[in-house]
Amino acid sequence: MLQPVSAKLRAPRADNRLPRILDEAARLFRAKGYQGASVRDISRSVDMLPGSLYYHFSNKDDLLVAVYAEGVRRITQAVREAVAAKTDPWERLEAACVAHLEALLDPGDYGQVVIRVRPADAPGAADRLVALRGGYEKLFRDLVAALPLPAGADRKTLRLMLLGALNWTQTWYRPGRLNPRRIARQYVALLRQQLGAG
Amino acid sequence: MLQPVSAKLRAPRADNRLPRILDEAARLFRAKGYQGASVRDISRSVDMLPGSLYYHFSNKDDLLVAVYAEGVRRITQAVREAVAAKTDPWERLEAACVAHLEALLDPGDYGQVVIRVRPADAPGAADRLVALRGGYEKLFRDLVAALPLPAGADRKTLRLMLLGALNWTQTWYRPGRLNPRRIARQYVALLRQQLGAG
DNA sequence: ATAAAACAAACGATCGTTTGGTAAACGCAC
DNA sequence: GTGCGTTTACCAAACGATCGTTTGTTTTAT
Repeated sequence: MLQPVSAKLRAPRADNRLPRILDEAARLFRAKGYQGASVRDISRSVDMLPGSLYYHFSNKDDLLVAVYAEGVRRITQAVREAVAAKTDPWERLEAACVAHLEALLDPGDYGQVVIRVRPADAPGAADRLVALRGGYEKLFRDLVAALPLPAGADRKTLRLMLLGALNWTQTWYRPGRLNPRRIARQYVALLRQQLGAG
Repeated sequence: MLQPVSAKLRAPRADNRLPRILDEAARLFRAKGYQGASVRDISRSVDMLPGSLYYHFSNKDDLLVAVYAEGVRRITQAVREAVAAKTDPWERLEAACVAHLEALLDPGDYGQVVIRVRPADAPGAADRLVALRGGYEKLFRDLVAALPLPAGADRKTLRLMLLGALNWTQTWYRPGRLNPRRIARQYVALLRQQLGAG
């Protein structure tokens, strides 16, 4: 019986540098964008030769997709955990926004890549990037669906507005002034409360 | 008496192709990003040789800045005109958001470049891009300052949230479904009305 | 005639990627 | 545990293509 060609015959070695490659790729994609970060930039950051990256990835597009997928995975996990601790729909949405924004701004570079790199920047990977991000956004669709809203309110627009405001925060946010938790909470508060006169 | 070296000695010729260069550069920067659109791409679109662009611009950064500045100029003018027709502060803000989003999505490519291209994409032009965009955003600062708001509301966060939601719209908007006017109005409506229970 | 606006041709640098070879970590038999 | 064959994970060196830009010359509207 034939073995599938993709079957791994042995476990990865303990000294392989794939994790470091992903880390440095994430850092450079975030700082310089997809096209601005060259394969040579990345390989230099992990003290390897440019061609050596192609043992782990068949091309630069695939490397981006790997980093992007890890970013989506981290954001998803953070939001899932934050939401699980609450029961009230508005509190769940608020917790999700806080987790989303913190994963986007604070920690590593993976989350930032998801927002910084736009699918059109990497035509060969665009479809996969859109699919990854779309899968994540289903989470917010459910959270908004659970809200008790007045009859006229459009839930789709509400979701897009909130996610847009959160994602754009990356453009102007600088660490040290406002913190992500406070920003996200204020966004939700501005939506909940009445601002304009009847 | 000496002439300043920058003095033009004669008016530009009637057949000069500078406007077309800017148009095509805007189109390509919007479609492929700053780094994704090469000087050769742009020159090919206007049927010129790559080097010929350097008669009009000393480098690619300057070309981007010229396109970007024209984009900011168009958005600013559209918002100014829309606001001038209204007196009520909320109506003025709503009109500004509609104009902003329409200038961003509908017409030519200049407005889209302002949102699509991030300053970090062009390190040599980053300072000038930030300055151009910052000057424009003062408009919204004034509009938000004029709103009658409850005591606790943070006007800065409100401005950033609204502009963020508007700017991010470019990421998911596709012509034909929702139109920009309706989207912008719904964003403002979601802020004005009370969504959550006290 | 003069200066604007382009052509023609090339510069070195850097791009993503391929190819062939090699050292060392690993699984397994003993 | 020791030795051995296998496979992982990389090096070394180059490929052609494309990048932004420069230089000298020519055309053409004014």
